[in-house]
Amino acid sequence: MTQRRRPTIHEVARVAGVSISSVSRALNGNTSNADMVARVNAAVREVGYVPSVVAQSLKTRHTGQIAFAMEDIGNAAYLEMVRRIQPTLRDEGYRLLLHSTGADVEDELGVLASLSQNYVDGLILCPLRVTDRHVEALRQTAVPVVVIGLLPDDVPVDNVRADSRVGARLAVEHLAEAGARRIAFIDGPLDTVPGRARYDGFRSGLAAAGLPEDDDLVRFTDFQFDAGRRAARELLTGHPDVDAVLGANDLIAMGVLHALRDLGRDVPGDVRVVGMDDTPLAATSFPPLSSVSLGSADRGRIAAELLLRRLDGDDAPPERVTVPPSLNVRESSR
Amino acid sequence: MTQRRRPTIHEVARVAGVSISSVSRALNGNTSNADMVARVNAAVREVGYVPSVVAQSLKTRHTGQIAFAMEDIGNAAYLEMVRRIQPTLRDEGYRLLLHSTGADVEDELGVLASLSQNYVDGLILCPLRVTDRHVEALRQTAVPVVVIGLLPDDVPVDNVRADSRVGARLAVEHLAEAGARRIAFIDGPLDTVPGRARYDGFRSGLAAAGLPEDDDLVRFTDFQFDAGRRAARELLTGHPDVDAVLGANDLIAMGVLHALRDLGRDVPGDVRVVGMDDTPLAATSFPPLSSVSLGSADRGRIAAELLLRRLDGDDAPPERVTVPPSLNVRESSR
DNA sequence: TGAGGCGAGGGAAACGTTTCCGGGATGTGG
DNA sequence: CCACATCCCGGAAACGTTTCCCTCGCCTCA
Repeated sequence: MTQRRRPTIHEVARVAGVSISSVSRALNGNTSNADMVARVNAAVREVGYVPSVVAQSLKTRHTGQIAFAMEDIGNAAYLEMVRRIQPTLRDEGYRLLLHSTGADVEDELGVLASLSQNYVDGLILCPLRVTDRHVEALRQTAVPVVVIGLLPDDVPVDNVRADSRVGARLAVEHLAEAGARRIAFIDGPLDTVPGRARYDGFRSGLAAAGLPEDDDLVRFTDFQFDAGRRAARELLTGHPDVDAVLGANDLIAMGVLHALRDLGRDVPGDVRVVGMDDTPLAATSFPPLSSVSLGSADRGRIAAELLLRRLDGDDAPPERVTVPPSLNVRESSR
Repeated sequence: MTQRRRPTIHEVARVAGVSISSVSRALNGNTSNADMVARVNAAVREVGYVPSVVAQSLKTRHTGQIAFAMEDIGNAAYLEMVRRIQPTLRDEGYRLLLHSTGADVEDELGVLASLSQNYVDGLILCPLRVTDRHVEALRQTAVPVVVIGLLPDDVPVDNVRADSRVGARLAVEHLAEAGARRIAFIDGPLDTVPGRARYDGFRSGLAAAGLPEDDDLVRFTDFQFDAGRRAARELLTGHPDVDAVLGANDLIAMGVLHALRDLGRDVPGDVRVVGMDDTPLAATSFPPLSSVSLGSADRGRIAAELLLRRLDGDDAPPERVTVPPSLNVRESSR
């Protein structure tokens, strides 16, 4: 392998016998002389020229990169988003930079501050919590940002929301309709945006169904399988009259299914179970898990599209898009 | 918000009353004068200076970016890798660029050709198939590459392997030991690297256990839940004497579990099931799925570490690291 | 046939850094 | 007290593009 340096536009110009400006024009379609274009292309092939994106970026002031920052790519909801965001961006010639913040608020703010000032043309952000400092940072970003998740109304930033409040409510209403009277809820941390919204939705669902609230039937834990399993086991042991459980995400709901099986209760015969996020887990569990789809894939796609529009120069006022939730009923609640 | 351009190093120099070279030196720790450093830092804060990574990259010839290219980030094995790769790289100051090729060989080659010549300092690649053109491209990359997956021995590139052949064999031996005599195998496409290796391992496992080969008990399909379910249903209907099934990954194995349930067969009583990859799915399924861990997370971490070493200037001959598989026995085969 | 207009292409500046080089100040030893 | 080495810092070049500006040649029209 040759250790030679990559050929530059100067090399191409020399071989083609033209000036570097002409090469640049020919390559960027800013020339009408077909002969010139042909000569340049021939020279490009001859020397194996590949433009330096870095130099281009320096000159043109955009990098062709977009960052997606979230807590943990391991989370199925974020994963669904990435799967849609990446192709959407790629089709428009953008590369995707991935940044997991690991639930570290400082890191998240650091991303906002430094990412946005550098090496990306735009940013899609999924903050788990939104503090005043987030809002402040969002007001000052140097590049367009789209936030996926709940954002105060006065923050001038494009915002794609899932209505997990309505989602939780849908689930509760569905369970009540199916005959459940003692509905338990296993939530994530109450101080997270989704944890809070889902709890509110749960309560409003109870109210809508005319069922009493009972704090004993609610647990706040983590959005994880083991946490859900433990909490469910404890709750169901203490309250054997529970006839339905809503898990704040599919992992928790899977934990609930396992706890029920450990306790010898039949699903959905004795207890109905519904999860949230409608991840691939839901369809493959046993019994297949009813789950509230919050449209993660759609949110990802929409966020990417919004961002692309901004990058295209659209300076309309910030948009708020809410993706409506939908309930996917499977056997676990039928 | 001000529409002013970002301050440059010149701005800082002007405010601090020094030259731009001094600013650069102070910021990069190449000066011993504490007073100078203090003045520069003060000026940096005053004008809100953030260095332009693009300009730095142009000058220093490295970008601080590393790309990870795989077929589909939705695949749990790749996901595990990303989860380890990203923090490992971030801790060393590198950003992660994500590229899903979508099983498109052309695109994969395109990544190799263009990514490697541009905007990344290194590349971690998970090719699903390895063609001659891959090998050719790998020989010519401009930056260090680490390949996760099987690679011909003569390709001079760092390589991290899972021994999925031995992994499949482990599973078969385990099943045979548990008493299985008619072991079926549902594989992915035979013309993929993992599909091939797992098939070979399956056969060598049979041989090791002294069991006859029976092509009727092998199916080649996709690495997906539905494909696994369909193939399993068809196979098990035609061969009710099958007493164990190996799925080439956890998704397939989950499909097998569902097919068995549909057919009213008990797991593990009537039929034992083992999957591969040991994804989070396995632990949450019912019954919990025995699965062969191919060390995805470890492979990701090791690949990242190898790459970092190369970027650090290590020019030892290419390394081949094989991560040994291990079987995680759960209830589905107990 | 000559003047004016137009288009194509070359020269050079600029993007924002890092780093080489050289000059002046400072310190040290004879 | 002078010569020489040392250290700091400023000037300027360079990284590889894009693009502005200007010149030159050609074509058209009077």
